[in-house]
Amino acid sequence: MVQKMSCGNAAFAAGNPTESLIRDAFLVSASKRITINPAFLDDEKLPEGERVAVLQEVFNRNIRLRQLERLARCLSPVLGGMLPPNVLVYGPSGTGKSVTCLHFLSTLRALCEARGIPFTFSYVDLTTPHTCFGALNELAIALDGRVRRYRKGIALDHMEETIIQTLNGRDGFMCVLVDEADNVTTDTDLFLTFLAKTLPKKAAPKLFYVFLTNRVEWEKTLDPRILSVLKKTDLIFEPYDAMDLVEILRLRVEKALDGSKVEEGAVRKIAAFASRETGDARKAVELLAKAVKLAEEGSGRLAEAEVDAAERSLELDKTEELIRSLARQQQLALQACYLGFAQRRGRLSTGDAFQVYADLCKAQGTTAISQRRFSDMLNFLDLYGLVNATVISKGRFGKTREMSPSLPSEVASRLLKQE
DNA sequence: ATTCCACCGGAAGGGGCGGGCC
DNA sequence: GGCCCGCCCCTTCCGGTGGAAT
Repeated sequence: MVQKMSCGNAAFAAGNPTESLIRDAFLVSASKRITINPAFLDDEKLPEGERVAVLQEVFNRNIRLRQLERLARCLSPVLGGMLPPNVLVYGPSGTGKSVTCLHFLSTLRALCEARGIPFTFSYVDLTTPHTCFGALNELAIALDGRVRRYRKGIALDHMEETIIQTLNGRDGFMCVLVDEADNVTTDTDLFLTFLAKTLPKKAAPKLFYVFLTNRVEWEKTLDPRILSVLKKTDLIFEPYDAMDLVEILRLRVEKALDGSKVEEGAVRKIAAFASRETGDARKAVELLAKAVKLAEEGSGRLAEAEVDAAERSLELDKTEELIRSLARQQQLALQACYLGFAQRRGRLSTGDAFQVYADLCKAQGTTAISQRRFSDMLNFLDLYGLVNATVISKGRFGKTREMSPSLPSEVASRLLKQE
């Protein structure tokens, strides 16, 4: 069909069937179109300015008000020229920790500016795990505003010195916001000691920190001496409740969609799903986007049925994503299990599964791992809910793990079709 | 009561690899 | 850029185990 379009004049001839075909297709999809501005359904694509505006709107609707109040109580001494305590913010992912804190700090900066109090803040993003060196690197980048990373292989002392030098060019109050502070994989204590002890002593600005983490037990893994030096205050960010999520979703609907094609019940249902699960706003928006896509392919209206379908489809996507992210051997083990299930009608013992797996390996020319390892792998697959495995005794015929399938049939059949 | 199956799961040791350091 | 050390993955070894069979 594409070729037909390219043949110049013919396309302009009256009554060209292809032309009307295209026009009809366009009209049908246009009539079903719900999205007006897709960028508002995907934070990654939203330009920085718009993102700030959306957030502003969220905060104007009194969402996260209590959390902002708590932050204000802790950090407002800055306005009086006093050094506030360090703050540790706990909260599950998607509860708006980072955005709320960023919003708060930039508002605080504006207030300070109006009063002539020098105040700056930097944002250190440790969302991807870092070694101590990597964390210092991120900190240095955040402070001096360069894009380029420092070269690997520089001594830690030297990194620390660089950071101190950078800070000594400034004065007044300075807040460092450390996102996902628990993500320092090695020498966490070293990193924190540097932040809590060395920097305040050697650097010119009056420093305080806001640490964000979603692991409540993080504090327990730290050296108690560091904790005492930190002199921190703890804040908790509760997950969004269904009402908050409804507000957040409504805002997105207003910005991104044709409101007349979106049913209120659908929005409430998404909020209910998301709040029942984790109260994660990102997940809620993701579910909204998926439901809209399904609605545009189908009825052209976003109703509760589309939400249900989207929720199910996301669930399937998630398991497939999980399977894709498995290591090669783990994938083979999983395939072997489901091959075995297909051959032996469901139930499968470790020995049987290992046999299938070994054959599979031979067929693909990979070397098989030992049965001991394979057994651990089955444990792992069970842990992730990709198979069901329970240890049972068959008396005289030994003890074994009996496995049964747990994946939805669509996923399982797609798994078997691979290669 | 004892035996015995078929595997479980802990321990120990080896090898490869990547991060930290110079 | 290159070396070294620690960590992780893997294998091998082996004592342990629940209940049908005897």
